Amino acid sequence: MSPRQAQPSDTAASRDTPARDLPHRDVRGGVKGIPEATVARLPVYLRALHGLKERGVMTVSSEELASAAGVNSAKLRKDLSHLGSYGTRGVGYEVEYLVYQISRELGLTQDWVVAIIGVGNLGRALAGYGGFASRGFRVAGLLDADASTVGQRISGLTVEHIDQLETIIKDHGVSIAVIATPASAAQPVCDRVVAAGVTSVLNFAPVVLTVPEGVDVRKVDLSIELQILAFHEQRKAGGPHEEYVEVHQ
Amino acid sequence: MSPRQAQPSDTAASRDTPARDLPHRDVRGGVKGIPEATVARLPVYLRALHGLKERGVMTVSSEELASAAGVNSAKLRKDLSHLGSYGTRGVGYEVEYLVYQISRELGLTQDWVVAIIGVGNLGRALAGYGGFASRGFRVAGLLDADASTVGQRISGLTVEHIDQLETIIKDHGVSIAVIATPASAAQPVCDRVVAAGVTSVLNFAPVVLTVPEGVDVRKVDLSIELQILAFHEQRKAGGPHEEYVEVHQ
DNA sequence: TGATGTGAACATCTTCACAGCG
DNA sequence: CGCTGTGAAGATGTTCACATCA
Repeated sequence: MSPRQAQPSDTAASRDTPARDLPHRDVRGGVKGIPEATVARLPVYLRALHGLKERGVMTVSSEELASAAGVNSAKLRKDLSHLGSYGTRGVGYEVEYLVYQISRELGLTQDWVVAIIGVGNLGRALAGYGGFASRGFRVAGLLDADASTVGQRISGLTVEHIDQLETIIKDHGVSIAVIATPASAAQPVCDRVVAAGVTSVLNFAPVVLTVPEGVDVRKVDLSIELQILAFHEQRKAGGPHEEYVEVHQ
Repeated sequence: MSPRQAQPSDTAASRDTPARDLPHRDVRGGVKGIPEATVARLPVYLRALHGLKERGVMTVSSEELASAAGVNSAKLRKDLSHLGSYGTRGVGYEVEYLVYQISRELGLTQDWVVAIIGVGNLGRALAGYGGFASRGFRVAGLLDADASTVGQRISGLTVEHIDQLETIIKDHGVSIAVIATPASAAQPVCDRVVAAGVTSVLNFAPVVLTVPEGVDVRKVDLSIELQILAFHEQRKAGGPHEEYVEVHQ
């Protein structure tokens, strides 16, 4: 029961809770266990499907949907096969039906209550992000420690003082906390939201958060993304400076 | 030479350019090829090392550094072994030396010039992000299409009109573009920056970008992160609604 | 002696190629 | 026939456990 740190994976937003902590067991006794890599792509498919739906497309082949989602068709079919046999051989997938099935699998047929902690530019951007409300995510609170920010109205919500954190989480049943505070505040805030009952954290602060078992942490980190791009830029340009080339083997 | 789309991987910020397009060949003839998963963790190690350095730590064991970075020590050692033998058996790694080696490997010993396109709340947050300047990333321009935004001074830079895009990219040698525009503008903007010579794109817009071969795209997508968290929340709570349980098998 | 570096085992993910079905 | 769904092969990533060496 010792606290664990969010495990960086090969991503900017990395998943906590390795398989050994939360085995992919089907709670109802089966062995469904959708692979993590598939779970991470389902939202992309869902977005592509919504686009098709808006354009009036009723049916889509794995080739078309894969192309819209930026993956190859084999991967798409394998991914969808983990949800069930929702396609029709010789035809493709019914857009509306697939939207429903993926939404249900992702848990988007119910509402999730979110609190955003830290209302700087980033917090404001997040609060105003349309993608929140559009799919089952309801922002129950914006919180900040700065007295001059508290009380401001942003995207239809009034910023509340961080002192209200526990109250808001409990009163609104917040299960997902978005941490957009400065780095130094992130861990203390994380500890508080977890203590108050939050079990999922989306962390924008550039720190590795430590959380108890059973709490999921994903992180989004601009600086890491840029550094990964820099690595590839450098490789395109010819690798690290020549004078050090032979250091490794 | 056909355009390809950014491939979503298991991440919010996913890497473009699968191995078949840019094989991990050492440009100088070797076979170094640091694994992508390792590259994605190096920035995390680097951050942890900077923290240790500031606290005056001179030497660190794989166990300690791994703990600070939120990974296990075997993974850390394997990752570092791809860079070379920079540790001392029985002792550990010299913090300063390792900082330098990782920085060099990531291409942070040189400066990268960045342009941020789209100066909404998100663009402002990015422009003000300290992590930019602190490590080899210089913001050469903030651009926006909105007349009332153009001319504003933000974090020491004046917002310029999107018409200046090509000029700024060429004059400043921008190699990384950060796209923080609305979804509808992202692909056209991406096409323009690529045409002007940019070879790395960090995309915050919720769309799959299509780019020519040789251009790297990574994406950061709040909505996808939340949906992944929702999936795990749902799993903790007992899986998709019971009445549909038997649909799959 | 004690920690690194690494081969080997294991696990996960991707791609291939085609069986099987509407 | 044309497409999905999927075993099998291949590639990549992780962990183990210990040989190796300062």
